Amino acid sequence: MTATRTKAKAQDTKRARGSGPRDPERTSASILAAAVTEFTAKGYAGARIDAIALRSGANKRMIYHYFGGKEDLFTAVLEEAYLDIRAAERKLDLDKMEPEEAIDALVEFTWRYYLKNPEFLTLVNSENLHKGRHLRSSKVIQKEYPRFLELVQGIIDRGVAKGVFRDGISAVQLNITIAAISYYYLTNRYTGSIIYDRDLMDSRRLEERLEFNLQNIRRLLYTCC
Amino acid sequence: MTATRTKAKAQDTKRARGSGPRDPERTSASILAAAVTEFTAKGYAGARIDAIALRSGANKRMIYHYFGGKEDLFTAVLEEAYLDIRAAERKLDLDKMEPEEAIDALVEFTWRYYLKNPEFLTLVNSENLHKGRHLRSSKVIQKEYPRFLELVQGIIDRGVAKGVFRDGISAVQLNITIAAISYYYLTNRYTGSIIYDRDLMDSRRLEERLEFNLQNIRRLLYTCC
Amino acid sequence: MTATRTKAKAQDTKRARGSGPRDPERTSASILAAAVTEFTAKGYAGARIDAIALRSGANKRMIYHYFGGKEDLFTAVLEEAYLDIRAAERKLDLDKMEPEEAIDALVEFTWRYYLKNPEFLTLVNSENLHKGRHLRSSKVIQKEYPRFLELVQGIIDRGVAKGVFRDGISAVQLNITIAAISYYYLTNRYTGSIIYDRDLMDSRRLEERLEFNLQNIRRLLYTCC
Amino acid sequence: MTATRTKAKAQDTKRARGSGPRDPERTSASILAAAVTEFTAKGYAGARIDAIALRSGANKRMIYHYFGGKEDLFTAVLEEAYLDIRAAERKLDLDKMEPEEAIDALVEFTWRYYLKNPEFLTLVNSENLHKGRHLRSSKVIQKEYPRFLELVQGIIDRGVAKGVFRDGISAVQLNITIAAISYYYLTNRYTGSIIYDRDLMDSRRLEERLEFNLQNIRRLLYTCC
DNA sequence: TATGAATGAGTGTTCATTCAT
DNA sequence: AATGAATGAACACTCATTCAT
Repeated sequence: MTATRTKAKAQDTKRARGSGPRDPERTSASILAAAVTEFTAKGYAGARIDAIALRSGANKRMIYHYFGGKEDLFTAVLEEAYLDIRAAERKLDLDKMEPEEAIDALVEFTWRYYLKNPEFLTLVNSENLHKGRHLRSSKVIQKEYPRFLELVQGIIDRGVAKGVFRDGISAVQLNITIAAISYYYLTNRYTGSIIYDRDLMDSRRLEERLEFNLQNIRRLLYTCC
Repeated sequence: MTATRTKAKAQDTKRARGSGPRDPERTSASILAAAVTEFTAKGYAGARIDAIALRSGANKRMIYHYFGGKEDLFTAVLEEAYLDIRAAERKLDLDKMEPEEAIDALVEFTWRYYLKNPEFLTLVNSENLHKGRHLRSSKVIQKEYPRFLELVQGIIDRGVAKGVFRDGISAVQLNITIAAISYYYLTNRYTGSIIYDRDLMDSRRLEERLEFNLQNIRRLLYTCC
Repeated sequence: MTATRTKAKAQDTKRARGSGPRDPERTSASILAAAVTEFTAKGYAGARIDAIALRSGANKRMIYHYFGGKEDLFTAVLEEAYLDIRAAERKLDLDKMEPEEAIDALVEFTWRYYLKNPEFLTLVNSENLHKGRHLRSSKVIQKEYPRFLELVQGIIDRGVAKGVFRDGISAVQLNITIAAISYYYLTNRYTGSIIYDRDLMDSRRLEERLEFNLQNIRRLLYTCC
Repeated sequence: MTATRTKAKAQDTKRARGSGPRDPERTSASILAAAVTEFTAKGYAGARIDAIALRSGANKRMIYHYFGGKEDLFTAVLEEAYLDIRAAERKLDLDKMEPEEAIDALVEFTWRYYLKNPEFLTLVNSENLHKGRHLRSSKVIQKEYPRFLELVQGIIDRGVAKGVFRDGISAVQLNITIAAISYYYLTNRYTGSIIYDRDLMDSRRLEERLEFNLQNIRRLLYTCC
């Protein structure tokens, strides 16, 4: 057998395997997706580069090629997570709603997004365990978030002007509170279910919690009750 | 030589040696303390048994002697953390206060305890990353917490009877909310400070947040505003 | 409470526990028995001092007190095993039997002893893995065994004189052969059962093997067939 | 540069480096060879992965890469040992010999193979200490050995047909006996030399034993004596 | 671009043995 | 005589990363 034939056959074999060699975008996207799953399931320290390589179907070396290393890969994952939730939020067009409606929509969105994307919560937890080291180095994030704060402040201002919201509520405090009452319930689902001796993830309880949160934020904001 | 003298001498020897060989209680306590620090700083997966041994001054082998292994050590740390916060809570004697006062005290206690004992937050986060595996195996915890829930329910009931609290607020929802609004702010201090572009741990902001939380819970509970 | 009373009470407690403190013979015997089991099950390297201490009920320190260390304990175990089989053999009174009868008895005894005391086989295997290091240091053994060889030689000589045994068979070769055909079958029971795809330890097969061995040795020794 | 030249150059590089990085086959072969030596010298429990890595010249990590772990490595070693002896046996072409000649050849082969490859004996001993755990999981072995049994049975049958062998001798019993009388002598060389107070490995004694074994098996099989 | 072999520092864990009482 | 705490060296195994092709 000649060398040429050998090589041709080798390439056929590769193509036949199917996991898309020579397709940079697909490779790096699949690595990122696998990384999200792994970092979410195990945390930063518990995550294994080998596991990510295996799950993504890509060669381990590719992770270093595209992302640099474990730390940079985590940064990329985190960045994506923070941008994804913002992108979803923006689709709500909160600035086009009435203030009462907008707040309800934000509370409900937060709850449902956390519920459907629990990896966001885990990644944020991991990042705080590492003292925000990765997020601090991300410039994209630091440009994106002030805009969000302005949006919420806008809603409050319109509500105050309309006479339905109390004055003096800070957008930061409000926002932290809206996140907190959903985040804590969901991120501590396991210890919570043990401590309170009930399945916090039961679908009826989940709806109840959303309702409770909506009322909580309304009572906090509204001028009359 | 009398038995009394023997014992006295033995104790002197122990004290003279400092961190004490042949003092099981002290050894295991120092391991536990070092474990709290390490698990808190690095999470479960990131924590190193070697580091715990080094910090505790004990021989690494002693960790296995007294606790069995990394997993069991984490369980012990977690158990202690959950019992400690309950012990501190009980000292408040909430059941002897007026309901309004008791709720305020609980909110303030929660905030200040989390602030002074941030390891509690980190440990809870870690445990939830591991799906509550360790807490589930702890019977002490599962006996302790129902009592706490009854206490809070008692406060609510007394407030409702007195006509100051609204009816229909569940102790579980209230409790989760009280924890959430403190927990989230503090556990996400790093990402929060980046996202909101301000130092969330500034002492004035901390006091502001406590005040905000108190008002939040009052508005949630009180019949009139 | 006085010191005297304290001490008295402590001793009561010990006695109540029952595993015989202050009874040197019982302690060392129970250690030896536990050691036989452990060394047999795991081999020398695989055996654990902790396991022996646990099984014997004695304190780990006692093993060092009575036997010196792991190596010396193994020597003691081995010595006992070699003396036990000799003691059992002596009870047969082979020198009082007719030569044909004596040989049959020796073959059957060897087979049944190995079958009932498989630890002997394992210990011998272990000792050979260690190149006879422990046995070489035992003087008791080296005094005991020449006598045994003389016994077998005596049987052969009587058989030759009687005209029933062939001349020129060495006691050593005969003895090794008698041991070999039982030993190999039993010590390799596991690999043998796999290789030959049948349960070598089935009771019928065991009896068959004994019969085969008896015939084998007879054909080897007897003048006529 | 042509493919042929590239390949040639690559091979040169490999050869130049000696024990060869980037040569999977050579690496795994050298690990296996080192493992045979270590497991033979120390038994399974006594063998050290570090020692195998050191001796093989490979990185310790490679052992896990190629074989999985200590247990799987032992299985590989054992499998190889069992296949090697069969391969050597097959070269004898026993089925082309006269039955008397074939049996003699098998006895002599067994003796000389055990003598030249003592690691086979030790490995089999180790495996039996572990109750055949590794061998049982090997399908190659379980397919290979029935064929060997048929071969021996064929020899017996031909001998019986020819009128030179007695009828009713089972291939399994014969085979076990042939192995036993060589195996026991050699595997227990150390304790044997002590017990019988002579060097069993002396070259004259070795030849004597082979002669004795040949006669033993002949007397067992032959119709006349 | 892509691959799989290779690495060295380290990871939790276990060991036989000794110390202090 | 007896105990249980203490030790340090070693154990099997794993890690993120780099090399050679």
